[in-house]
Amino acid sequence: MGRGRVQMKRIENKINRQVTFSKRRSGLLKKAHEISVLCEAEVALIVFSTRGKLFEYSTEDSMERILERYERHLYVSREIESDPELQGNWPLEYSKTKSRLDALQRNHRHCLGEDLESLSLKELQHLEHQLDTALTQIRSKKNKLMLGSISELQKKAKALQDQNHILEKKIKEKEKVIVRSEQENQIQNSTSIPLAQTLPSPNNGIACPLQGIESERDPVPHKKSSTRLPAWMLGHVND
Amino acid sequence: MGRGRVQMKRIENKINRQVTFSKRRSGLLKKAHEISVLCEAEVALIVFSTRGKLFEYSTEDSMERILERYERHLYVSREIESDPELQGNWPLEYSKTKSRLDALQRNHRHCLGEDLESLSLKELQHLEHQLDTALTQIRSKKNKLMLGSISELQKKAKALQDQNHILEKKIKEKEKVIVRSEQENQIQNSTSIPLAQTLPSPNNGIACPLQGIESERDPVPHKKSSTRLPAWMLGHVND
DNA sequence: ATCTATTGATAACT
DNA sequence: TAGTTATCAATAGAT
Repeated sequence: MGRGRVQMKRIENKINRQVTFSKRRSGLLKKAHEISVLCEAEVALIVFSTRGKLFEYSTEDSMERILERYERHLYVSREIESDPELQGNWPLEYSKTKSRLDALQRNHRHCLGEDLESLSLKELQHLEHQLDTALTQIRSKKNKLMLGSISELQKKAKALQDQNHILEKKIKEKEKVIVRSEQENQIQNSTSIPLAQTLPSPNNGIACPLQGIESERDPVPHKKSSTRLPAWMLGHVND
Repeated sequence: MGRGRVQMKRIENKINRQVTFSKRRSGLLKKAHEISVLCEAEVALIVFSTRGKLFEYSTEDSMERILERYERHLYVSREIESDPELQGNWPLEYSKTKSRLDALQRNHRHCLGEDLESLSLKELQHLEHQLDTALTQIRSKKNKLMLGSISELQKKAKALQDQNHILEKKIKEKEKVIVRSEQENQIQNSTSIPLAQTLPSPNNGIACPLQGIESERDPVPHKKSSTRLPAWMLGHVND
């Protein structure tokens, strides 16, 4: 894009190289900015001139934050490679580590809701989204623990319910026995000597109060709906 | 550079944005490469797409080298604070700073919801509280649902347990009735005419089998330990 | 720095 | 996702 094709190799003429660097550099920074705005991308651009001068561009989230994010991306496959102890380059290693620590401290304080004054609206929104995501994950972990509690409770409830049903059946069988023995007594009363009729009738005297007690003390136990688990307990709880 | 002017604002159409991102990204990387070749500049370019995908370009010196250089650049231009260089104790200063950095990084990752596997419930709660305070967020409906679920299950378990006890008592009372009516029959048999003794004795015929069934079908219900709620169910679950 | 002739990049469309 | 094309943008070289 200019007068004539450009060879993709170092520009030998120093002046031209300098000029081209200046022009292309501003073009590059501009385009970096454009893509970040147009496409909502997070961009970090660092350029060192031949003479060591620094030029940089970064999306509003600040260079440090993007570089941290970048490091985190790499962290997965990165190991404790260059141990500075072996290379003895202490000032460099120290400055690297110190810079990172400072940046991280700043960022971390923001994560704890401190020093928010310096942040722009956009940075605050970014922060809010980060924390919201993190909270979701943390709660998800906690939910798993609680879900364990719930399923165990459900099993327990089911077992107790089954037991109730068994006990109810047993009661009905007992009642059958009682009815039969009453019938037995009446047969004997009607076929035996009249003496029996002058005696008090302990069977009736006991049977009626018992039925009364039953209806007083057992108001709901046979209603299926009261012993069945509510529907929301049966569905799985999602997170 | 296309059909019509481009507004410098986010492209609303998602598809267009995606396509533009793809095209401009490759253009940006190309230009970054060009300036680095033509002008012998050192370039580092990092781009994160909206969806978090990473794209990068760096001069042959490798990204890491350039970022180090960047950090050093910042450090140098930063005020020469309490410089350990003056004390010359690099290993000490480095290890101090490094360990602080490591610890902070671990903590910070937790704050971002990463590497949570190693955390206990208590630590998770502390973390959550921190984030929750920093981010005053609405508690999720689901969390409340689960808490309700647990307490309702506890009540349910308690109710079923109580009901079990009532049913057990009722069975015992029924048994008393049966015993009494048997005694009644025996009294009548022994005091009435001998005819009764020639009849079959339905009371004994039923009572014995029932006792057999009871011991078979009711293996555990009277063991307190099996119906008592476990300790973890009794504590309240907070969030 | 400013000016243009040109090439390069790319938005809309296929 | 990958080509095509009409246009706009960037910039090489000159001033």
